[in-house]
Amino acid sequence: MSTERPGFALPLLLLAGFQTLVDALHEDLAEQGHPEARPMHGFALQAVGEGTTAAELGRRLGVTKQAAAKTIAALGTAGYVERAADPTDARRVVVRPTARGRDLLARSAAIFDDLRARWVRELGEDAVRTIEDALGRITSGPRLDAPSWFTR
Amino acid sequence: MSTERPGFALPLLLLAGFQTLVDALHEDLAEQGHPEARPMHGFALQAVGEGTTAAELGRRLGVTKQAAAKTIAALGTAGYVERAADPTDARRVVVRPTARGRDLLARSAAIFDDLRARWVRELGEDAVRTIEDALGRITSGPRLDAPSWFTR
DNA sequence: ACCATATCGACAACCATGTTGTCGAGCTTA
DNA sequence: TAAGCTCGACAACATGGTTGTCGATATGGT
Repeated sequence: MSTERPGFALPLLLLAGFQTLVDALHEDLAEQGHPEARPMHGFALQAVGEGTTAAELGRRLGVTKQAAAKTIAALGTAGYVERAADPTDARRVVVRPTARGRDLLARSAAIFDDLRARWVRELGEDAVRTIEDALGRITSGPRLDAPSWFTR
Repeated sequence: MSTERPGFALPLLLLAGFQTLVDALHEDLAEQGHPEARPMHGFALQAVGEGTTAAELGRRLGVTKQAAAKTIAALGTAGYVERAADPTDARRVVVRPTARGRDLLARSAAIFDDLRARWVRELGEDAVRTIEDALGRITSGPRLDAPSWFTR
């Protein structure tokens, strides 16, 4: 048999891999003019997309609209989003990324591409593809509700 | 070139894999007499080991001793640990897992082994080993300070 | 055209988990 | 023995989540 490998290592390794990537991301982001960006910012900003409302953002992140509203407030304080009234619906307040917010997202994407390339250099394209394919098959797609997930 | 695969998928897949495993763990734990166990409990209990103090637990988890003390209080309320005075050092209060706490850890280990076996059936032993080996090489070992890590 | 219903954003109260800072009590060592 | 470190406790606060409530605004059925 091959009972050698204990199962509990798997989740720890996956989490460590995630943490390693996000740590590296924010290290690079800090050097590129975003020293105060935090993991949550990226997630939420990604979910904001080209413009949303608090209620819709809440649905995307899997949290209540009140929680989303607080997140938006934090994102606004950090200068990553701005709010504007919706002319077609007086109830809605649309949240859009600022130029700085779009810069954060663009740099994040570039850094993640670079990080993947580093993994390919260290592990080989095959190993990285294996990881991506295997996790893609097992997890039925990535979820965006990460920040809140842990204390659940 | 092979720029096809965007780098941002990697962290999301790793996180999704972690979440999938932990979700499955707690689904099974709930059926085995631990319905109120939460991810944090397992992490902290693992860090408690055979007996520790709040300050030491804080160091292991990478949080302040105050935060560790609150965690211990929660773990105690859930019935997973008990506190006892240390006869050799009147300052210290030793925290030990209860029988129920040890049961939680034993079941968790067994469930994780089972989950790994399921992954092997779905993905093949090679893919799982590749994931473990690759992440082990890149991450320089799993970290135990997961619960607090996100909001940092 | 109107009214019932649903949705939006805001506010309040609360919980959980972390943080600093402070404190008295108890070890340890110079 | 006195200085200094460590332990656990307490208070005050920040953050990010929750429910519950509310007034204002759309929307759809009669």
